[in-house]
Amino acid sequence: MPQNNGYHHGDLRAACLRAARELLEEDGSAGLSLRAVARRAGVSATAPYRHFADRDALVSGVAAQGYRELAGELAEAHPPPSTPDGLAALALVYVRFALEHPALFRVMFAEPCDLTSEERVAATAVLSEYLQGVVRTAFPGSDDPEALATTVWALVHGLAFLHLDGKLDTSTPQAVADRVGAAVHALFALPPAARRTATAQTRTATT
Amino acid sequence: MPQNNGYHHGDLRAACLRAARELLEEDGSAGLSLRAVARRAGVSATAPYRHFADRDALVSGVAAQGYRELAGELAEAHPPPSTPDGLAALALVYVRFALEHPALFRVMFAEPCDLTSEERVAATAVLSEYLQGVVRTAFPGSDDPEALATTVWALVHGLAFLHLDGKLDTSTPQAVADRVGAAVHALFALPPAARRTATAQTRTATT
DNA sequence: GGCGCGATGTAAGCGCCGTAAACATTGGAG
DNA sequence: CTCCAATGTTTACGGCGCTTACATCGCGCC
Repeated sequence: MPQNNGYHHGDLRAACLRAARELLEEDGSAGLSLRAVARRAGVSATAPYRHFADRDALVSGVAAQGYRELAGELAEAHPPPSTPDGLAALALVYVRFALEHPALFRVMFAEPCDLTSEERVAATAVLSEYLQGVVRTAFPGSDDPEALATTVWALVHGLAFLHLDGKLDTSTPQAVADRVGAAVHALFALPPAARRTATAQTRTATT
Repeated sequence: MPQNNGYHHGDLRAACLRAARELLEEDGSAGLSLRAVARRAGVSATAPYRHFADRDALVSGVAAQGYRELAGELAEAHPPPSTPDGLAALALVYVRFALEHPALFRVMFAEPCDLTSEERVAATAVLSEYLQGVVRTAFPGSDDPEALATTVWALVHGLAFLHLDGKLDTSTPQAVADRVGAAVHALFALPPAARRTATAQTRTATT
């Protein structure tokens, strides 16, 4: 294990990730540069290259951290999410995470994903499987649980992005909460006529 | 009107936007620099500043162009989208647009939005209102058409992003089409028991 | 117990970037 | 014809990602 002795840092990798998170919160992704991270860690400009192959690797590390945090918040907010209504609560946690950590959320989802970063891939798999499980227990009788899980993830993810990009009003937390709740509940309040028409057309269209 | 005489370009603004689009398609958003745009337009590095206040202004211009194109493709693909099933077709157009122009789509939706660019704001409003109209005609009896429109937009938008970020498989167009169709249809195939539970809980939760 | 080697950090430098300031060229209005 | 406003050029500055060469440490081996 390396130690902090004035020349060697001790745990520069973790310090870089921490600095990157701070810079992200303060200045947005524009302020996230390797040099700024190095400055904040109190180290020369090129030192981080011993721990990250390039800027993308650092960003992937931050993103992976973000995935784990998001998965944790979802699990904590709703440990056994077995009711459809619980989906609204989960959706709100997801959207809130995006709004409270906008730059981090963008790093996680809005940059060309480095598919070669296994840390990143693994972290997203955790998130995806968690949502799969939620949907499976919330809708045990679903015809196509996988498709429904995709639907739910996409809905929640889209809500997060539209709020984040100012396409939907975020002036008050209550407004956001109401809209997210209404959007999720709208799934279950489709007018019967439309629903019947839609399912009938589905049968013919998917064959 | 300015003319092309070897010193003055003629229509540098349009040329910059065109060059920016090309660079975006070729090298992704990483390759979109003001200097590269200037080079491609055959002009000095600082000439674009006569037409764009800064890099963000150029990006906003490109994004606005993208919004208009997307709205056009949606309208063209499905002029009077009045059936719920048509939503699946619309969703597919939206997702395809994202996958065919990934860097442009990211510029449109995945960067901190410059809310001061009226061109950009206006262009997104067009898109939003179009979707509102689609949902209103597709579900004339909806309890809360606005919430449902949000739901649909979010679903479609989320599907686009999850595919774009490699969170969902995009190896074949057919796989994408099938998944998008299934996700949209899953909305209409919720098991009745779950649906009843959900609406019952909705009534109590939203009071 | 010293020594050497791999891991880690530093220093210097390259080319690209965004942007500002001062200057040049042009067509058209008065 | 003359001057002006619009447009394009030149030069320059600091920050950035990244490479290459060099410095400093601790640990394992004899």
